[in-house]
Amino acid sequence: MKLIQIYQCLCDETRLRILHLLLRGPLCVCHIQKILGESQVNISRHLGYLKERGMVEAERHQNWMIYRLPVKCPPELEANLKCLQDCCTTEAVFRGDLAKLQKVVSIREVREVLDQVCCGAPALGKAKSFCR
Amino acid sequence: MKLIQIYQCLCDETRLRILHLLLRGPLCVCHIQKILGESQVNISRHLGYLKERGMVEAERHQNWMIYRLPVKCPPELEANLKCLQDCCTTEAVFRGDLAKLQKVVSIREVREVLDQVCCGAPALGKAKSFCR
DNA sequence: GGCGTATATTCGTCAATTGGAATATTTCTC
DNA sequence: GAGAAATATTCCAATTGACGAATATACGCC
Repeated sequence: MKLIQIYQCLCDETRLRILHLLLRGPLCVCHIQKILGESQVNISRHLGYLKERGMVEAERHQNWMIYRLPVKCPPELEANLKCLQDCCTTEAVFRGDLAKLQKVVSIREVREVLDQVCCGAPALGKAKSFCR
Repeated sequence: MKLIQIYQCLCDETRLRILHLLLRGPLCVCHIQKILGESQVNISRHLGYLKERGMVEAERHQNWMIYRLPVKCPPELEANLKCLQDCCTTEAVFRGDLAKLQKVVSIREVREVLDQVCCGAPALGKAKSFCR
């Protein structure tokens, strides 16, 4: 992975915030959207941008797309993400996003889905609205 | 210093190469230009961009402008520059730039000027052409 | 003051990026 | 198959970014 591409991904605020959230674990599009307060189209577009460049991976679970950082994370990317994690603590935007993330992740249905992504468990039973 | 601004500075290849060179020490515009093989205008423009955002500082020595990383480097910037230094070793562009840097810096007149910048010594005696 | 060297700025153009609006696709439920 | 929920894509307008060419500024020397 080219270093310049990593920086090109990090140089937009929306993408930076998304990657910052994914450092805490996988998330589905609708939650990223809720947390950032951006339109669905915009979030989806930036996620597509990141995926094209190998910065994130996506996995479908029923009709949710769960995005996460690459399981086999290239060393340059890993180094930069760690650096991001160290540096972002002083900025209010990131702290605000983390606070909203806590709320989303504490919802039981959300936890169940995300836990399955992490553990590779089989798909869910019934589909229900999971966003709002 | 905003994290996003750091990434915006790093996301252009010319600027990335410039910052990578400055990690080794101060340099004047004409040498950066020689090492990167870009036009004077282009180098100057990118240096201006970096200076505006506090990523580099400039000091005039006779008619040379010596650029360097900020003496009081903000922690976020320092962290990212260290990360850059760790990550860039595997890419040919950066290795090539370092090889050319060695040649430039080994010229006696160049060393003298740069040593004065580092030590804060008074200005030089006679001005002579220092770039070829 | 005139000249040469080094650097910065302005102007114009072209390509890339961004985001909104509307629409399409995928998956699940009934 | 119809409908709902979630996500992706296309089209378009506005902005930003990059770079070449020409020009301007700063400094030192004579």
